[in-house]
Amino acid sequence: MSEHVTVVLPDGSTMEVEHGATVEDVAYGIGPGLGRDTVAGLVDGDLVDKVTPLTEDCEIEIVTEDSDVYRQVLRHTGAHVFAQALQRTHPEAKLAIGPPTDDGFYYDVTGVDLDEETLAAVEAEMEAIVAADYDLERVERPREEALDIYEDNPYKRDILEREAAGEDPVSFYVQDGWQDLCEGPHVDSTGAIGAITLLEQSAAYWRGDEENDQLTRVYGTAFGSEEELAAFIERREEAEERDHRKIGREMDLFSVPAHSPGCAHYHPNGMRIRRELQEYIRDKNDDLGYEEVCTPELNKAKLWEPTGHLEAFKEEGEMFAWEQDDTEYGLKPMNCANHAHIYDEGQHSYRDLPVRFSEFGTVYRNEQSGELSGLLRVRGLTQDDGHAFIRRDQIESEITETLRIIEEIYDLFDLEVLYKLETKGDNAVGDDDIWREATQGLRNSMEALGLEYSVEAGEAAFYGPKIGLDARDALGREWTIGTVQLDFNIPERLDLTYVGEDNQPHRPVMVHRALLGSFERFMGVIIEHFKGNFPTWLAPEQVRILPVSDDNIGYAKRLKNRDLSEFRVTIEDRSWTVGKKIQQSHDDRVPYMLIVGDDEAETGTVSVRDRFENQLADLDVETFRAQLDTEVQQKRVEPTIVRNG
RNA sequence: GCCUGGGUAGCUUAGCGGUAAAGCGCGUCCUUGGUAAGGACGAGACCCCGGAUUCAAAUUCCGGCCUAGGCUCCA
Repeated sequence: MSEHVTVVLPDGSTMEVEHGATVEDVAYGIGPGLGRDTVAGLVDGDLVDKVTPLTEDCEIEIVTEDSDVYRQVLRHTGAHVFAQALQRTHPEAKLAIGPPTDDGFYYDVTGVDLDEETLAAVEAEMEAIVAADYDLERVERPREEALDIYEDNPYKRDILEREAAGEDPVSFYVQDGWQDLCEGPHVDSTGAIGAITLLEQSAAYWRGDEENDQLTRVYGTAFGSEEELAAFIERREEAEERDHRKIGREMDLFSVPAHSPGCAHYHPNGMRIRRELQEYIRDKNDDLGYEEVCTPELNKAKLWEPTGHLEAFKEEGEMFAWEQDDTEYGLKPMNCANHAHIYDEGQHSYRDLPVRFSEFGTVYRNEQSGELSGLLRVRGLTQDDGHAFIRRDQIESEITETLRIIEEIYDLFDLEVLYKLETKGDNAVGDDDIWREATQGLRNSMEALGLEYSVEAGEAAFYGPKIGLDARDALGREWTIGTVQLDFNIPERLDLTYVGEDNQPHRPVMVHRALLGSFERFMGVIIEHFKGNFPTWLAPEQVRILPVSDDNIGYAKRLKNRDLSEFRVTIEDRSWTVGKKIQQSHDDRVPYMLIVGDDEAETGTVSVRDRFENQLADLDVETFRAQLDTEVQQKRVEPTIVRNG
């Protein structure tokens, strides 16, 4: 073993340090300031304690308090603080696993009943531990000793068997005599935590497997300072403000009543938005060469037998199916079988392909009750679905054109989406050859369009590779909306064919695609995205006229019925003050308010105000109408009518 | 489906063994207002449903339904 090791720093420079020198030593070698600020290190990409000795050549990055990585370290220590507090107050509690997460940490525990009161007591104890500022010390113990310590704890023993397989000795972190098996790293002392709190709890399964023991997962978070925690809490409260369920109620868009769990009822305001979306998507489907069809929700269950879906769905209990007159019926969980039927009704030449069918298809899926969530996860949904039957040599062009339109759509809504390519998994059908070809086709299409995407290896459906578009909700959760999928399974299983140039039957490839996904989920996403401030073309109410006094209602009616008849306009004729009418219109997120009094009536103008700022413009009616028309026709997100001096 | 919360007027919530309260909204009236909440009066509640305990239950207990967050799931 050499006396020195060579470390490579992030800027590419190298440094020689003594064998066994620590991460902290390297930092001090760079500069005393950095040395003092060092809290941990990234060695060849692995997060380690600052006192970790370096025994071989490596790349190293110093982690300081300013970095996200540090926050992870701090929160990991937070998890230990919770665990110690829990065992102080409930010595019988068994610990399983307690990692940091993006937003904080959790610890899976068992052997205790935790209600709000006991958690409050634990939280108080946590604060005491932080205040006491105990040092954290890394201690190596022989493997045998660790197994002894956890004689009664199957979870820690499992960790020793798996994560720490073959390691001897194994590391513990000790604070105030309390210890936990842990790889680290951690901050120096519990006092480094400036603010710590518990957030919620839930059930979790050991190793995430429903078959395993159920544990109690307690979530918390920790920050370097109270201010950061306060900012975090504020962000959560802001997220609540944009919750689509709250806005949906406030704007009277939809409801999901107890008599149909998971099935949204669109109120008139919500239906106006949905209709605009439908018309928009119809245009896009026309552009893509789709023919609109309509297929029934009610089918014999036999329909889904040859495709293999019936078996799969029934196993999961995800299909609504029942027996009637000795025959099994079901509500369709997807539209593809029906569309394949329409394809199969006719004969198709290679010249006719692609053959494309679109449908606003309403499907029902028996999602688990605990999974339902407003419009984002529902049991009844209407997809802007479409299926294209294409030749193998058409894959790339078909996908490229579809993605081009999809990109255009998401640009229009100013929505940031994550493109994900899901590739072949273990359960795949079809030969490797076609999978490779199809996956490459999807890649080529995305690259041709310059789209950034991530690859989720092995995540594809069994029938073909898939591109999913994920959007985030107010809480940062990801939801798949649009999707483009290739399918080799259904054409095979249903024996779909077209006649080739050689006058022989050939197998088409099927493309499943949804541009918005479903109207339900897409609306949920854009409600949160726009915080209810829909672009004018989508807004249920586009203009509200506020007469200054009742004498001006006549002028308001003329505006609504004659000048602005092509828009969605209402008149606020309640006997309120102008200030109150403005307040209410802001609360209702109406894009434009027109304040009209005697002055405006005389000159044929309107005093315009938008919902975002105290923006004022006095415009003659025709100018306002023309500008509003442009904004609506172009489906603009930003208001076009601005202050005029 | 599982764990922990929650379900009280149209909405948001307070009350938590002694017969239901506030703000907003709604109705009537006064006010006719000029750019972010004018005033008065009034109507409105099987306190989620079913059982149990009690002289007495919105309140305690048991069961169910719905709902929130998370877990599992998402063809």
